[in-house]
Order: sequence, then structure tokens, then C-alpha cells
Amino acid sequence: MSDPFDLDDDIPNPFQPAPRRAEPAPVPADAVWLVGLNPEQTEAVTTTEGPVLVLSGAGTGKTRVLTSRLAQILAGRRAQPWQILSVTFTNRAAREMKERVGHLVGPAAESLWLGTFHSLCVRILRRHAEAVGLKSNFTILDSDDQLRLLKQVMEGEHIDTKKWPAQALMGAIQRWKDRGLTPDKIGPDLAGDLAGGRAQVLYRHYQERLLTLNAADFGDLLLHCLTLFLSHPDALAQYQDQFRYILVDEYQDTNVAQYLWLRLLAQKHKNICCVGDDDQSIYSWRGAEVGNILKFERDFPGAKVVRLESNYRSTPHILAAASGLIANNADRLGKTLRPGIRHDPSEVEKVRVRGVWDGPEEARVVIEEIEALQRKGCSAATIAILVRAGFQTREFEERLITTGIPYRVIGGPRFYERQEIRDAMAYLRLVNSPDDGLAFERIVNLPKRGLGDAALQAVHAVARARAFPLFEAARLLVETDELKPKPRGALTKFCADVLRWRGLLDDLPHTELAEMILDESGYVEMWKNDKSAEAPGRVENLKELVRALADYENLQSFLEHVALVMENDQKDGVDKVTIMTLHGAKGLEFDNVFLPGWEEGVFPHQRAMDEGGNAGLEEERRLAYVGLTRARKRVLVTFAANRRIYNQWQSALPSRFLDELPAADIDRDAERGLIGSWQQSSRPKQPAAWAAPLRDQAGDFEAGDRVFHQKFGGGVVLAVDGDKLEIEFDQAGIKKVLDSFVEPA
DNA sequence: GGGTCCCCGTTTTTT
DNA sequence: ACGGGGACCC
Repeated sequence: MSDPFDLDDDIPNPFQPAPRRAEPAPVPADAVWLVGLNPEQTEAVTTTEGPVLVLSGAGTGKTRVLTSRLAQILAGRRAQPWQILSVTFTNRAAREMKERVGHLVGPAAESLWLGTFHSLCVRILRRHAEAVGLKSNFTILDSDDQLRLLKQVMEGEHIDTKKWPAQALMGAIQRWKDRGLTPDKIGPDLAGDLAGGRAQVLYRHYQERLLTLNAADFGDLLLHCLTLFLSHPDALAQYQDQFRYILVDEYQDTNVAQYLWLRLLAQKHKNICCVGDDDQSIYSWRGAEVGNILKFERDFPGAKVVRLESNYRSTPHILAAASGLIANNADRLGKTLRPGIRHDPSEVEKVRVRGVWDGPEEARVVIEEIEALQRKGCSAATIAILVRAGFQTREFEERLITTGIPYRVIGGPRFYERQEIRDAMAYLRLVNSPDDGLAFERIVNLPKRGLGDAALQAVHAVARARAFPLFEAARLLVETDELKPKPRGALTKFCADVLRWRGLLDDLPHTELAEMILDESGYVEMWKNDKSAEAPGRVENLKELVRALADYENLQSFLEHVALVMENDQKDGVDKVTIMTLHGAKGLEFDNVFLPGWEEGVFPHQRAMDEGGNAGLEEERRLAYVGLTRARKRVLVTFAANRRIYNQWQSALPSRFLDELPAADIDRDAERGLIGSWQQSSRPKQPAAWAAPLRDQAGDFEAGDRVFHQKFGGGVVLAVDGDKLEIEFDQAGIKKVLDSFVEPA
């Protein structure tokens, strides 16, 4: 990938050499954070000076290395806490690291610059907002707002959003931001024929609208920071000077913008330690560049590379299975996981693979296994079902409900992304900052107040004409007689309400004010009167929102927090089976892992291969690797011969990943001849010798043949595609079926 | 301005 | 099958 910025020129540094600091102090070798580290870990922790790349395989103790390293730097008095920048991707990781460092070094942990890329960027941008055209109290938009805003921009440019979906352009803009590309960097080559070839203009207008609204989207947080650094060398120099030590977690997930950000900040002291695993790079589709990790040594000459390969999590069979699988990928930095702990031989099981007839049977089998585990004394919390895609969760949930096993599904709409929460938040935002035009639009007619398109258009017209925020414009508009009496009255009342609530900001505790707003606006009432099944849950969620407010000092800090930390407060600690996607499982571990749906098209996912080609397939394989390495003790991989997708039965082929698991570490449960079908139908690069007789036995079919199928009964072959037959069944209609499941009739 | 019908899409997801 | 969103009509 070409570099959007040329960083080869030295950026002038108006600050003179770093202020004097206390002499580094020797750290005793028996410091608590060094005890029990293996030699590689010790090297990663104690090599504090200069660039270090830590290639840490799954389960090799990277969080321990990161936290120990922080302790080492602090204890060695090499820097003050605020001179250390420690970056993670998720709030979860940031929280965990803060907690663990806190245990090692005490309150000093509080002063570290430790957080997600985005939260750290916000921290910097609030100080320098003017430099990028924002005010320091800028708001951060969620994806909903972003899309609505872009749609408006597109409509303003008379783009047919039916032909050119805003969603697609939004995606492109996000990818550009991921790569640090501002609108002026988007040439025709990049823009393509997106949005009728006008993508660059639309991107520019979108950015202008954001500035007018004093708002930034998530991508902007990085992008604006880069702009700040490049246009204000003094500001950059200040941060370069300040951050003597930089630590980066999950480096394989960094996008180009984050990479540039790090490279700029590390340029002075060059004490940057990146920890990552190229084999666990599973986010290329949202801009992550594995290339960043691959070229670290080029970017930081003289970098020390440490490989962590001792795995303290999984049994040897699981490690071998995962290693065998991932070995099928080209372009790896190359690591070999080896067991770092002794496993009780009586407890070590091979990875099990089992074929089943269809989705429901798969759920039944998995849940039976779960019950067996529970009988053996495993608690539900040690069990996870990791799926490729969200739609796979349903069958497991149904089965778990009927058997009464407690479970939780991680993922799905997050609390702060729910409609009712966003609406309520819009009320709070508008009261907190009346220029929040997006918030105004969202709720001005919610609950319905008889303000439709016409009224909103009128407000927009005034806003444009006077360059006022929407709320101000509305206040002006109701003074005129432009609106019909009914909407005019409604809008007058709405404006008066907002002003009244605003007047109470300082006088009323913010939780009470929020309650008052949700009540007096009629918003809660709206859901209470709603007959739909979800309505009561929504009312509950609104109550929960008010409760959450109580944890913050005021409305402002709450809104700030929510924008950045959009997460589910999953009530943990309860003994439940976890169902989540493979993506969601990265970084977690479980004693018992179920990996269902290993079928061609599902996993590897068809779209990943269609759109990503071989690179897409390799990323799917890394995902499989992530899945296997989540397990400490037991793995059961399943695949179904038939699956209903979009309510259509389709025959499925076992995933090619199954063929890639080393036989010596796998138990293949033979069941109903399904394994036969797997072996027979697996797509060997060249047909296996033993496959032929099986195929002959099954018989070759051709169109017109009369056949019989165990489940669907009699039918006639319509078409043959390799080992797949299209059959019109007498009772069941037209279906695609593997030839091994039918016999000549 | 609000209700109804039809058409489209339907991997992964953090911040 | 199903839900969301847009177009269309009252």
C-alpha cells in the first residue's frame, strides 16, 4: 500500500532536548512482574529501549508481557506514567490492562496514557480542536447519525440513493479514513464510479457538514489527529517528546491511519513495542493491514523481534490441529506454538470432528454434548459455541431454551445502539447542546407531534438561509406564520420544552432531569402505549439508561463516555453457556469450545471467498485458527450435510478446513455414513485414490434418473454438477443434494 | 402527515 | 422467511 504521507523528511522540532529526568534505577530480577516469565517473555519485558516487535501466538501470555513491561519501565524510573502511551483496540482490553497494571504499580497506573486509539485521539483533539476546524466540545457521531448525514449530503447533490446506496459510499469513506486519506487525496482511481463518479465531492461535503455540526465520526478521530500532527509540527513535537515509551496491543489489527499515527509519535524516542500475531489478523475487511506488522523491521531499523511460542492454554492436540491448519496459509511471519504447560494425559482428548444431517441435528448434538460435560462437572461458564455468522445462533438458542440450559449471546445490537436508547440520547444531546442538528432531526417528531416533511423542510430552509443550527432556526420559524397553525403550535411547544429542560441543567440532578425529559416529552409514554412484543423491553432499557446516568457526574461526561464506549454491559459472573461469533471470541478462552457450521459456503464463508479471493480464504482460515486456539481442553467441530439458508434447503459440503486438520490429532466420529460423504466429497486438489470406488458404489447419476432419498423420498434428477445433484422430489420439491445421499430407485 | 405495500438484501464489527 | 426502507396513495 502506498503511503499517504511522506514521513521521510524530518519534521522540525522546536522543542529542545527532553527535560532532564531522574536516572533510571536498576530493577531487581526478582521483581514480582518478572517472576515466572519464560526467557522470551523476559526479553520482551526487559528490552525497554528501542523498537521491539513481539510476535505472540495465541495463549502465549501477551497481556502479561505488556503489563509487566509497563511495570518494568515505571519501576526502572525510565519515564513518568504520563510519558507512556499504551494503546489497545477495545475498551475491554484497555480496562483489563489498566486493572492489571494497577495491581503491579498502584495508583501510578491512573496517570498512564492508556486507552483505545479512539479515546486517546479524543483526548488529544479536545485540546487542539481548533487546529482542525472543530470546537473542543465536538460531538462524536454514531453510525446511525453518520449515515443519515451522508444521505442528506447525497440528496443535496441530487444523487439517486436508490441507485447509489449511501451505505456503500459510507463504507468507502470509512475505508479511506482508515487509510488516512482526506477528501483531497481521493483521485478518480480511488473513487471509481461510486455514487456516479462523484464520491470525492460527496466525501468533501460530508466532511464540511461534520465541521459545521461540530461533529466527528469515528474515523475522523484518527484522521483529524493526523491532520493536526502534520499541519502543526509544534503540537506533534510536543507529543513526540512526551511519549518516551509506546506500547501497542493487537498490532496486526492496526489500519494505515493508526500506523501513521504511531509512527509519527514514535519518531523521536523510538521506544515502541508492538505486540501482535499475524495469524490472528481477522479484520482486514474493516481496514486492518497485516502489512503493518510484516514491515515493522523496515520501519524501525534495528528492531528487536521476539517470538512468543510457548502456549499456556491449549492441549497439544489442539495446538497441533491449529498449527496444521494455519500452515496452509502463505505469507506468514511464521511461528510454531508449543505446549508450555504439562497436561494431564488422562484429560487430553483429540479434537473431535463430527458430521450431522442438518442444522437442527447439529444443535441437538452440541447441546447433548454440553449436557454430558455438565454431568462431568463442567460449569456452563466453561463452555462456548463459536459461530461464523450471527444467523447460526438461532438453532442453538432454541435447543438451549428447550433443555433449560442458561446461555448468553454476545453480540447483536448493543445497548447504546438500540433505537429507544438512541432516541433518548438524542433528547439528552439536544438539551445539552442545542446546536446538535442531528439530535434535533431525530426527535423533533418523536413521539409524533404532527411535524412532517413540510415542517422540517421549512426549518431547514431557515437554517440554511441564516446559517443557524436547526433548533435556533425552529425557534425563529415559529415566530413567523410560515407554518400552518397545527405544526406551528407543536413546534412552539417542542422548542419551549427543550429550553425549559435546558434551563434546569444546572439546578436539577441530571438523572432527575433525564427522567423528566423522557416523561414530559411523551417518549416513554409512546412505548408504554405500544402493543408490540418488544415495547416493554424498551421501557426497561430506558429505565436502565437513567440508572446508568447515575454513574456520571453530569450529562456532559455521560454523553462523552457513551460515544466512545459503545458496549454491552453484559452481566457477567453468571454461569451461562456463551454463544458468540468467532470474531467476538478473539482474546477469550474457554475449557470447552464448540465450532459448528464447518461447511463450504458457511465457513469459509462464500462471500469472503467471492470478494476476497485467496486473501479472503486465508483470512477465513485465520478465523478458524482463532476458533481452535480459544479452547483449553476440548474442541468439537461439527458440519451438517444439509442446511436451510434463507428458508431454502441446500446441501452442503464439509469445509475444506476439515481436510487441513492433521489426522493424528483428530477424532472423526463416524456417524450415519456422513464421514463417508465428507471424505468422498472433500475437494482434494487431486481426487484421492480411495474416493473413486466410493463414488462408483454410489453410482453415477445423470439427468432423468429416478432416485430415492432417505428424507425426501423419490424423485427425478434434473441436473448434475460434480457430486451435487439437483433433484425434483415427488413430495419435497426441487432440492440440491449430494449424490452420496441418494440411491438409484 | 400517516398508513400500506412492495422490493431488496441477508459475514464478520470496534470505536 | 423476514425485516427495513422507500415509494405511493389516501
